[in-house]
Amino acid sequence: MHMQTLFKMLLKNHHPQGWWPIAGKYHPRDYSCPRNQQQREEIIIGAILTQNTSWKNVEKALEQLRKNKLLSFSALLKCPKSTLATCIRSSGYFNQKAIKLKEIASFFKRNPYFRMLSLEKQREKLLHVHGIGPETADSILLYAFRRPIFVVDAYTKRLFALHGFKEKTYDEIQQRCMRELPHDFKVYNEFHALIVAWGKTQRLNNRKGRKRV
DNA sequence: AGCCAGGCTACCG
DNA sequence: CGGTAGCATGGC
Repeated sequence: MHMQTLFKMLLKNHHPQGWWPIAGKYHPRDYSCPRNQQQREEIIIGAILTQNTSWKNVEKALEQLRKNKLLSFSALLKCPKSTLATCIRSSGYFNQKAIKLKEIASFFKRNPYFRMLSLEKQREKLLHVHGIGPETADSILLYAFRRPIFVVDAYTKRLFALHGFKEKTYDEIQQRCMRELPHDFKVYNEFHALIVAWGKTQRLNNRKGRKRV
């Protein structure tokens, strides 16, 4: 099956998702976010907090950060690690994530001209930051910087396997998606978000259908 | 009561 | 290279 077909099937079964959520709000068909540096930082912080964690738990952590005026890189850098860990408790792995948040904040402080770099260079530099792997790096590039790069996650791998595609690894799947879809950040934005929407319903269905004693 | 979430690092064979 | 323990909370 062609990737376009898969995309259209997802669009038929789900509404446009309006990623990345800002302050808990989705904005379907509006791809103009982030509108400012503060929103960009919120996206990046969320991208780290959501590593192997449900978005519900991340939202609570983001609210705590917002309430404590910690939802920005400059504030994160000044904040004691233990305070930070307490705020993001609900997102799990809070000690690790407290370190990661400080790492990424420090990275962007040391790289004020990040936006001027080529996409390849940006990705390479992000991957060298402790706590930033391929999915988080690509999420940051796609959703915080509107760069045309496709994000692969656990759901994407499941979807590919389900359709019998031969691509297995992160890079293989990413390359195929980018080869077969327009090189447009809006397309990659919606496609990834739709796959997550699909993945969530998939999980719900599995639960309902599960045999219980 | 488990299993799992919008992963990553470190370490193993 | 591929595989996996550890990290940790909260929803269902």
